[in-house]
Amino acid sequence: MKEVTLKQIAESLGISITTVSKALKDYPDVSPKTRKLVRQKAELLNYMPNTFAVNLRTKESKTIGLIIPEVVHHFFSSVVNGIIEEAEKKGYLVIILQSAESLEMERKQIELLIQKRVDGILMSLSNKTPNEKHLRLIIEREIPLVLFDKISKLAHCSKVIIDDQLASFQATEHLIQSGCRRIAHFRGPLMPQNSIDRFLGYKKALDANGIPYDAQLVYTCEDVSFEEGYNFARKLFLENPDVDGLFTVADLVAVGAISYCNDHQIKIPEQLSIIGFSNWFMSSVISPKLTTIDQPGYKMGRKSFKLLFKEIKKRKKGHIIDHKTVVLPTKLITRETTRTSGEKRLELLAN
Amino acid sequence: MKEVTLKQIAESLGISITTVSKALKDYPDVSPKTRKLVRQKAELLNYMPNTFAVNLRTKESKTIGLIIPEVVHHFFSSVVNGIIEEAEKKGYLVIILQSAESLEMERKQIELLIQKRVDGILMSLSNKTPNEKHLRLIIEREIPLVLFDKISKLAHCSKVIIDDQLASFQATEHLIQSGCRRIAHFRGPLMPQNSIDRFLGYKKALDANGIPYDAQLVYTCEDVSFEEGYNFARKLFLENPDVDGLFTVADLVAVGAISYCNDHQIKIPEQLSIIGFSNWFMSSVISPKLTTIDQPGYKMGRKSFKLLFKEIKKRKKGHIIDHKTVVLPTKLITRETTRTSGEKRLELLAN
DNA sequence: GATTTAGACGAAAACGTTTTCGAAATTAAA
DNA sequence: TTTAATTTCGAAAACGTTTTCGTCTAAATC
Repeated sequence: MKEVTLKQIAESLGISITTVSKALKDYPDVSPKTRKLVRQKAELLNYMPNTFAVNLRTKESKTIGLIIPEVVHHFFSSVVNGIIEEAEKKGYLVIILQSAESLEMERKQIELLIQKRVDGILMSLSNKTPNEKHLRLIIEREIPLVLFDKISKLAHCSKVIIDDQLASFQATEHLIQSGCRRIAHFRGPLMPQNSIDRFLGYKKALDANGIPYDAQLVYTCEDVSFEEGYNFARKLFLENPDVDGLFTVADLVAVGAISYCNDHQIKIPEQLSIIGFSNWFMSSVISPKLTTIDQPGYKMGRKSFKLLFKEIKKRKKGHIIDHKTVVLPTKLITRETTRTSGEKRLELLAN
Repeated sequence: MKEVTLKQIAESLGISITTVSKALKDYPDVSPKTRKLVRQKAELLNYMPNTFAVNLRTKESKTIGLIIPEVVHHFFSSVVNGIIEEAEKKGYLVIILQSAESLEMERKQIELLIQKRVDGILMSLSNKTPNEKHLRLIIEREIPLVLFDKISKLAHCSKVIIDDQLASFQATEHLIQSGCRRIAHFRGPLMPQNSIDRFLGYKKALDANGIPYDAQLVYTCEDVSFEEGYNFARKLFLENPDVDGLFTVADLVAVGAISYCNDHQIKIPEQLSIIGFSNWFMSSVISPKLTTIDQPGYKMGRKSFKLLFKEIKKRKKGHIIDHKTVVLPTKLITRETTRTSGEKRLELLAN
């Protein structure tokens, strides 16, 4: 019932541990005969190399760490899915840790991973992470690091992101092209770069289409929730009865707004067109189905790991690693909460 | 720039490695003076024990493995959340692997975790896992194992589950108590025990309340999707226009049915009362908000780890481990897709 | 026949820790 | 002062692997 080791194989074959190890790893200086013999015996005994010993000797764990704010979130779990799948292909396992949107936690998790000696780290920063100082712990140890989605632009490492500003520009422009003129925006908190960029994209789209920006039409969400969407929708109609379009920082907020409209006989998209952001699963099963921007979580996960893997390999070879920033394309998913430009054009012609 | 080891501390202090190790681990046979000295030096040099060496020496990794069918799923990601949180408290890290509902994958992941030498394994079986034979790999190695939610009753290990039958009984009875008499059931596939049990609970509730079981009112979902819910709802009204209640195997299916009703001016809950199962996040943001059974994913994750942790400790001490089965309570969440019994009673009185 | 060369193997060090056991140093008891 | 008990320390083995470097045999070359 004892563990099978190289020693056991060696003894049962009357050869040295060295030769057994070499035979199993296709070293050239072992004869085909003994190689086969060793292979057979290893198979027979169901030999499994002791990972702990291998780790110690090779100084690598074939494990990477992943820190995200929260797993229970459609976008993040999609990313996790992509990472796990890609990692497994390359023989890597992934340890997941949550920062719970706390800087203190984030730092703690980083330390945990470092002392576990993972081969690389993948991170999406918490909303409350004001700077990239704590990333130094990783970088100065030369541990490969890739940031995704919620990044810090100043951090000296590779990144995988979407172009929030461009995507929001397109979202807003979609609203404009379908005929909206008084377009509101439920923006995210002032802190993370994403919500700033989405706001900026919204503003630029208005500008590019000759629609004056009106600060009255912008509402700032604190925690990006269903309730906020619902309540801001109420406030919106109270304060701006002439509103005809709405772009929200996230699908969940849009869903809240839809719910308010459903409850108050406000017709979507005729009276109010709505577009969300992220393409949560929920967006496709709500009624009316939400038009939104698809944020490719799964792809982002896969790409992030691939990038990290390259850095791990380079580092192992002692090469210097040049940091890349990959921008993944987003996609406009038009569903039922916005009119197609065709519809609107007909409507305009009719008037 | 080299790694700080016990040796370094020992040499800089002019004492032996042994003493340094002992001082750091509070062995009684080291004097307070040297202990303090060692502590200070370790702090100063920012000493971090080499996990690889510790693993090899102690034969434990302080890591557990988790195999689930799929992370991108509200219930499972909740479980993951609970597991990670509880594990971290005890100093354990968790490696997540997905079986993608494939038996072959499941077996492969088990082998991966075994050879990674995790201290314990947490699993929710795939729907396509017909028996528990492959769990033998884990059990015969005496690796602590806890199954949760999707379990195999025959497996010789601890389990954390809910009482699917009881919960479904209560769900169906809620429909009955609110006045429904022709109650349909969109059941899950024939394979996993959960969907069988939920069907059984439905049947028993009818029986207990003197309502005849009608096989015509039961529809079997193949992949438990929104579309199936939508399409079966259509079929249901075509084939059984007198239906007044619906219990679905999962929230997603219920949401599909709701969507159909919304599209076809079928009033919920007046004309059709609906109750789902699981309490997905989505259920509370759809309109009308879905009445459902809360399946405590987060708690299940926490409890599962706690159980596993106990087994790991016992095993370490060489004690024999007695397997437990913990049944977690579910809760009826009444929202807008069912009437309260009060409402119905008034309605009945009015007639 | 002497010397090289190639082929096949193994000894041993190293990775960094934990822990046993014995030795030395100190104190207490006789 | 001697002996016994106690405290404090360290040598060394062990965990199982990888890899360097040397040795030895046999074949090839001169």
